[in-house]
Amino acid sequence: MGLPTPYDLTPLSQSLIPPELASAFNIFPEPHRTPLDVNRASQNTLSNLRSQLNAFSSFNFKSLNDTTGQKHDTMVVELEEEEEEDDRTEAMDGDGSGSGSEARKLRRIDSEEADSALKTENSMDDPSSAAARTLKRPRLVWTPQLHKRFVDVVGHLGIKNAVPKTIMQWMNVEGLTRENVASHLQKYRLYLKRKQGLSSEGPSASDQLFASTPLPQSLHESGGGCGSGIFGMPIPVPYHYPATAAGGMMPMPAYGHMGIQMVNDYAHNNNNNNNHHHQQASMNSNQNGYHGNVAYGHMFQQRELEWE
DNA sequence: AGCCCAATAT
DNA sequence: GATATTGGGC
Repeated sequence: MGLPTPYDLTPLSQSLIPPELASAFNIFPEPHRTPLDVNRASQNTLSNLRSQLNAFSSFNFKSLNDTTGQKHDTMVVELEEEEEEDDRTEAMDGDGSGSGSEARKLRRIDSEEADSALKTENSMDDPSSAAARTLKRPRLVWTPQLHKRFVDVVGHLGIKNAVPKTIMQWMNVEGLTRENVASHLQKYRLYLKRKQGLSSEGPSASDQLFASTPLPQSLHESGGGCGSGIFGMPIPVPYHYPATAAGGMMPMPAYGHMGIQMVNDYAHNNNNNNNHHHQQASMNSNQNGYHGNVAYGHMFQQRELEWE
């Protein structure tokens, strides 16, 4: 009680120096924290607080924990054995329950709350940090906003520097992985190759995704110092991953309204679009949730997306 | 370690 | 169809 909610806190991914300054001195954005990292940090804080306060009372901190993020807590705890098969069989089991061998797993589900309440005392830092890396993330959806950011970064790093890791760092999007970028970059390169190779052709209807985003004029190769080409354009302000999208509308900071959109599970309430002129929202989703995979190709026709 | 690319999986 | 994963070469 009296502690700020997660929404009141300055995001850990928040840059502490102006982007332009960072750019001028060639300072890369900090490695981003995933929601799980944040969660771990808060768990640590709570543990410390508890050990200090325990001397005075037997206050129940569980409720505090629960406000942080239900789903994530669950997943952190659940991760101890990183077996994919388990999850599947769990899900498949459904009502069957005939196989007695699943008892162990059921126990784990039932005692989740108890676990999260108890686990915090002895260091649960290890499992959760492992979770942040091991846990299978939901599919990344390359929204026009994200793609724009991607293109901008690629365009302003030289050809030389436009590699997955660097791009990822400069995009500074919470939860974005090198693999995400690598995959997208691969497709993007194919698109570029196709486009410049067959310049006589009309716009090939296939890749509407990239077709609309303006190409970075000349991929000049800002040499090693990288001190040259980078001025004049806006540099990453961190995107925010909608960590608790499942919980409802989150109050969003002025520039924080463009997180990664995930296709399933717990991220679906961020229908944050400026694109009112598309029927996208009505086709594949109900009031506030996406169902399964959604075709986003047509969204890439949108232009004029800002950094903020 | 990380990049690249094609093939393939989900 | 969009994205993820894998595997081999570098």
